[in-house]
Amino acid sequence: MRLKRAFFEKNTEIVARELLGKILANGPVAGKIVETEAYFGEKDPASHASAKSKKRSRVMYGPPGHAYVYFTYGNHWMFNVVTEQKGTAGAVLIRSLEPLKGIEFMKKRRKTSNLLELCSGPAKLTSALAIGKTFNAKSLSNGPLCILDSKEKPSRAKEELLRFYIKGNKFVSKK
DNA sequence: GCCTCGATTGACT
DNA sequence: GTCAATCGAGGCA
Repeated sequence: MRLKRAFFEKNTEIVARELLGKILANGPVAGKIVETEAYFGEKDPASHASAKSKKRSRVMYGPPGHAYVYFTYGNHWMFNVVTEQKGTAGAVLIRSLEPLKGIEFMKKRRKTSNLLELCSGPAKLTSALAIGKTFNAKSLSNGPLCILDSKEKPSRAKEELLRFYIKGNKFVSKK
């Protein structure tokens, strides 16, 4: 079941925690979210929204439940989910996934057969799921890209600053 | 226009 | 452990 807008229209930190265990899917390719990181607006120096940027962080101020895809370091994409209500900046960075569906597709795109290397990093998972600039500012409520609910409860989530991950999951990115 | 740097990765020593 | 790859946004002129 696809997550509704109300799920994202909450405090960024809460959404980041609750996203753990959910399924990120792009068409036939999907993975379980095992690591997230919260980014706020003006208060967070690490967030793009704290800088006086317009174009780049525009999506973060928009309605929740939309994708915020950011390009950096010349060849890397980051996938975020916009949170908070419209007008308030907030986003959750998806840092790593556990491959579930379309694994062969991922291997082909990532050019590796190592399961642990497919989605264990923010830029790796976008490559594995074929997420690019075309998904920026796109809604997760319709279209191929979406986040699915799961029965799993994020009770084992561990918090480290604004980063959340499922304790003991091997697909969590290191560092 | 020109310059700098980034929510990273992977190849190499 | 170190470092290059590589491009668009943002700052400055």
